[in-house]
Amino acid sequence: MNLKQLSHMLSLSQTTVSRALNGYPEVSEETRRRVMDAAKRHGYRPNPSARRLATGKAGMIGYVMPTGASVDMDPHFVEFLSGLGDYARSHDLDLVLSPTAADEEETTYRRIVANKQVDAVYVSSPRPADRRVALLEHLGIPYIVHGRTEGLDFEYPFLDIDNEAAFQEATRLLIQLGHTKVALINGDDSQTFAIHRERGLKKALAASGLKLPAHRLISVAMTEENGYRATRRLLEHDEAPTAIVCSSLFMTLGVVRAIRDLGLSVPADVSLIAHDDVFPWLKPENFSVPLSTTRSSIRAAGARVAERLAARISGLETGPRGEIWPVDLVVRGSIAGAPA
Amino acid sequence: MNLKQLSHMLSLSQTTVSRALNGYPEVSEETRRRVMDAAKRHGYRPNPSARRLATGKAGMIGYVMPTGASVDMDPHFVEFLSGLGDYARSHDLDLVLSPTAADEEETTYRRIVANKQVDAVYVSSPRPADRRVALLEHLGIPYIVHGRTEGLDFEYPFLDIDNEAAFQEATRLLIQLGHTKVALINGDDSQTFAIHRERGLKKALAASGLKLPAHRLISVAMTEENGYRATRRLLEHDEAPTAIVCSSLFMTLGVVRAIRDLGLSVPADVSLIAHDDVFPWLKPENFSVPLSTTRSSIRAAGARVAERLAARISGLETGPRGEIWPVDLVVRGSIAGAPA
DNA sequence: GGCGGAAGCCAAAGCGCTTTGGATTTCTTT
DNA sequence: AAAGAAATCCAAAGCGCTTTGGCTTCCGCC
Repeated sequence: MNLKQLSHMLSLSQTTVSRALNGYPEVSEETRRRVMDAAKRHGYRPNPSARRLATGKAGMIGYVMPTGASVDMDPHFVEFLSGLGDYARSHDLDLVLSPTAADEEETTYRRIVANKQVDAVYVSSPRPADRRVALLEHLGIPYIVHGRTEGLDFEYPFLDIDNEAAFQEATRLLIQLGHTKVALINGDDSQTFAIHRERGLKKALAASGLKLPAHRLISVAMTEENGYRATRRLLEHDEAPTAIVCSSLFMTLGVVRAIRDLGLSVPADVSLIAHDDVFPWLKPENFSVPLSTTRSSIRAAGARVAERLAARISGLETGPRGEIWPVDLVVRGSIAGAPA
Repeated sequence: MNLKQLSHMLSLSQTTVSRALNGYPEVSEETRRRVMDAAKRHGYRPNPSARRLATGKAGMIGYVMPTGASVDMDPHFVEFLSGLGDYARSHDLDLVLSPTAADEEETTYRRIVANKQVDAVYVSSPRPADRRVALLEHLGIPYIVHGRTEGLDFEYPFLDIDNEAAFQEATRLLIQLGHTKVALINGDDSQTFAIHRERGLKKALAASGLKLPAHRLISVAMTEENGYRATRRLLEHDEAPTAIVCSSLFMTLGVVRAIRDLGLSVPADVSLIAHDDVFPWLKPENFSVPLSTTRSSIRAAGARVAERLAARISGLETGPRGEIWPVDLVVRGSIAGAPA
């Protein structure tokens, strides 16, 4: 069933039918009713390719997905996607993933914009002075950054959580508990979120006249294995920390394993706070010692990004609007006063 | 830069340029060379919407993604996607995710097919007599099922791993080690893979005259928490198993925690074999006791599905071709002879 | 030398939609 | 009752590509 058939069936022109369907005012309410009715009854759906060709609107939001042997997509992505999908579904938006070699991201962005394949895109895992953001700004397509970049000479729209405050808060709590040697096991520090977290932690330390020596800061990809290694390294050092803040629940699995392997225990020997993105399949309260966390649902962020993207597509949202979500600090059994 | 401009610039008709670019024979080699050259030099890329409108080919592969509060997408998906993306990238295929309410999947499939939004789709997490498969067969769009369904009255193309053999093998090994009380912590048994695994395990048991009593079989969503609960239930039973086979590494995290909580140990009290889909961020060798596993890379499966989908799109692969991958059985420290 | 057939190229017709620029009808207004 | 305004509706022109159905050339051959 296409427009032509439908309009013929209604003895109306394609113009009128199209207008009726798209809510243009030049058509009487009665006609509109009739048209919409018939459309629904016959399950008419405008052909997206044709519509896109005519309007340039795609009804899709895009994501340029780096792939390749060396690129590990992490489980965060799928949670984010769930949220995005939740919203997108209710607004008839599809999602296009454009797989790209890491060194061809720019080309891909240019392509999908030039071809009008998508109406908007989102950018994840931004780095400082992220070139993708500059490019998108330049290309003029609606976009939102999930996270933040830094050091760009213009404002941009983003959604981020307050990583700095979260880790500052967490660290402050540890300090109040008497910890002076706090370590940070962070994600890859080429990413802004990691930088922010480090900053927050350092601020809290500094506020109490404490420092974060290099050997107490580890920045690595967030895997269980890396968490394990990092922790061993930390705890086998002369100046071992009595508290660890960890950027990911996955890493924390490794952290806990290392602590146990070393014959130590949580929180008696080491206090632990981790960041929790809220996965249904791995919960901090279910760790052998329930984990204190800074918590923020990455899924909710996905939904919100979709919502804002939709708003931008339809022109409801414009300009460089930044949104920073506060992060919960959830206290559970994994923290205690510093050992004497 | 569009076809018109390019052809004008070459003083050729759009027809000829189009043909030259698409490898049709009615154009001299010299002209073709010239055209291709100019196209490359000016970075000409045919507009996909237009091409799609004209040909009906989309250059995309689709996935209907169930979403909603109650739907938990799991980390397997992202690994599979990575693999798919790896291949898709090298063949200029994009990926469309169509988010759908669980009860509207059929509508969505019909829509994307009717609109020719995608050239092919893949189906994941199939259940027995899966209606989606029947629908796709009926609609006549190229597709591949990742996994298997059962009880359909026609053949269909799929890629699956040999879950039955894998779990049979694993169980046989446990039996050889003297275990007679083997338990299975399985995924949701509405899905075929879970059924196959159960079948494999039962076969191995039966071959030795053993049975799988109901209290030793647990089928639940594959989360850490469920793994924990299941294990407690199993081990607190009078007839507690001495060996557990577990369908997922995530669950196994919970399994190990439960065993420890109960003051038992692996493998002295309980032997453990889990299925490993090969995640970069969680490796079986890094469990406190290295885990024996049945192993098959879900990422590789993703790549292969993409490859076959591409082959189907271009007509190189046809008919109901099934592909079943053998599964490695990797022995590590988590299994030992049954306790006396 | 003329004819048949390749080889090489082109004009134009879609694909299904939106949108511009009227045309027609109906309703007000004076 | 005539004229202007408003309300409806329509024909046709794109959007950028592929593809059908020719139309020229250019050879080779009898």
